[in-house]
Amino acid sequence: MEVHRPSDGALIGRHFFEREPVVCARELVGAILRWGRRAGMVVETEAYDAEGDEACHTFHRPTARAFVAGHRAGSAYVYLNYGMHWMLNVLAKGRRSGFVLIRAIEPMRGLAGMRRARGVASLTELCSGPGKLARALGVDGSHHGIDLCSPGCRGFSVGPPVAAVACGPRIGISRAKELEWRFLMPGNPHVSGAGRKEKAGRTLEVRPA
DNA sequence: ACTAAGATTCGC
DNA sequence: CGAATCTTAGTA
Repeated sequence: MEVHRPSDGALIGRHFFEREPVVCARELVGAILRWGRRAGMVVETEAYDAEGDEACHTFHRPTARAFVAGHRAGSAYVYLNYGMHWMLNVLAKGRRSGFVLIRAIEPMRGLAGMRRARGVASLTELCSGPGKLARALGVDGSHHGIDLCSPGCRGFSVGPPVAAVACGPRIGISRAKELEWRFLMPGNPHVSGAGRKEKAGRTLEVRPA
């Protein structure tokens, strides 16, 4: 399978997110997410398609559809779930549009700040879930709609080579459970707990280190 | 106005 | 396993 990935360390630009959500979600695994002075490697993502995907907000929510229509690829889509957890997504707009949910990162920089924000010490508990990483990084509603592809303190860059990416069903949804649009680094201890106890998922692609 | 459900997490 | 907690959306 042909994988499009800019040279290592480069900032991930808008063109990366001007593709289908599923492709963006898969290729974002291994990227470095920088959020101010805190940063981590993306180890788990999910894709949501704005058209026909019953699990995507756009299926039932006019405000989500308006967001897709009114924002550029690479914009942050941030929302509050269960009244207490912020979820960080990136808008993807290619032949199809949709969101990439950042579900887990491996903490790399700003660990003290992350531990302070989360109130836990365990490294593998810091960012191993979408709500956890948002809290650890300080993501909240004020970031809804910001551009993650412009020069600034928040955005993605290319990470180290990824050995393998596995895929499986998305977590915590009630509809469209059959779609295997969750992507993760097999064996990485920082993937979300929900995923750790389930089957690792089948290996999708393998890249040489 | 009132109700329901939700891309979760934590504690008992 | 159930509470916490609040926004969006559907219905009256």
